[in-house]
Amino acid sequence: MTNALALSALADPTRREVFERLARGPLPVGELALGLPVSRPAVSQHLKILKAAGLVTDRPDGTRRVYQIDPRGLGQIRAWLDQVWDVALDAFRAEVERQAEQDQEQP
Amino acid sequence: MTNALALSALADPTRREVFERLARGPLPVGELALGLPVSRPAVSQHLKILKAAGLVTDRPDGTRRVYQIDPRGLGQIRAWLDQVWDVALDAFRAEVERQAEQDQEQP
DNA sequence: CTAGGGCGTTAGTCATGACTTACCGTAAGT
DNA sequence: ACTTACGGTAAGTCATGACTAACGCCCTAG
Repeated sequence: MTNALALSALADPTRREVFERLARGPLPVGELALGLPVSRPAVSQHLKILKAAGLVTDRPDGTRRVYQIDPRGLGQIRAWLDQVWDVALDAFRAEVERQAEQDQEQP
Repeated sequence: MTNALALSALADPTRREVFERLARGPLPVGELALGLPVSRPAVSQHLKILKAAGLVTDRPDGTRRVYQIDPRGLGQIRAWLDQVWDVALDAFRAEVERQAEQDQEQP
């Protein structure tokens, strides 16, 4: 259900960049914005979306706010991927069996 | 590189629906459009995007065009997910070691 | 060879969302 | 208490993309 949030969150290139940077270690917003081609408020907005998708968590650190990766979001996506994959595999097997039965009826 | 295409392709709800339907078995465009809340041309456009992302393949069948799931696209996403996950794990381990060293210097 | 079903494409419309600038709250440091 | 760094929020702009209607092409059936 929430996989929709996670997938659309990671669809944006800037958010993927933010996410990959956080994978290399926790960072405050300011440092995160340095080196990115967008302004700091833009980064804040992206972080808000990533947080809502369960992809990052934040904790206050004095006047800063440190963000880091949240494993739950990745889990959502992986679960959805696996489910689609299983359905596809089952459908493929069913098709093969159906074909085999047909071939047996008319040799 | 192409994981960008696959991720942004699956960000759209209608395309996810199309993709999940195809997981249940190959379908021509017309049947795919039936039961979807959008017009047939819209489905065609979505299929074009899914195909460019390596998520589906198509083959001509008389006057129809049958679409089915392409495993490559899912592989792209999974590979990217795994990579980000590995980076995060390494960073976490490095942080733990750094902490341990600091603790040893000042008991 | 003609008729018609099945799809892809184009043009145009409308909504969504990514971005910046300006502003305000909050938590330290002097 | 004053100031300054840090970050979230609001308002407004602009581009992207999802959709429909209309058109044209190919393939098969008769």
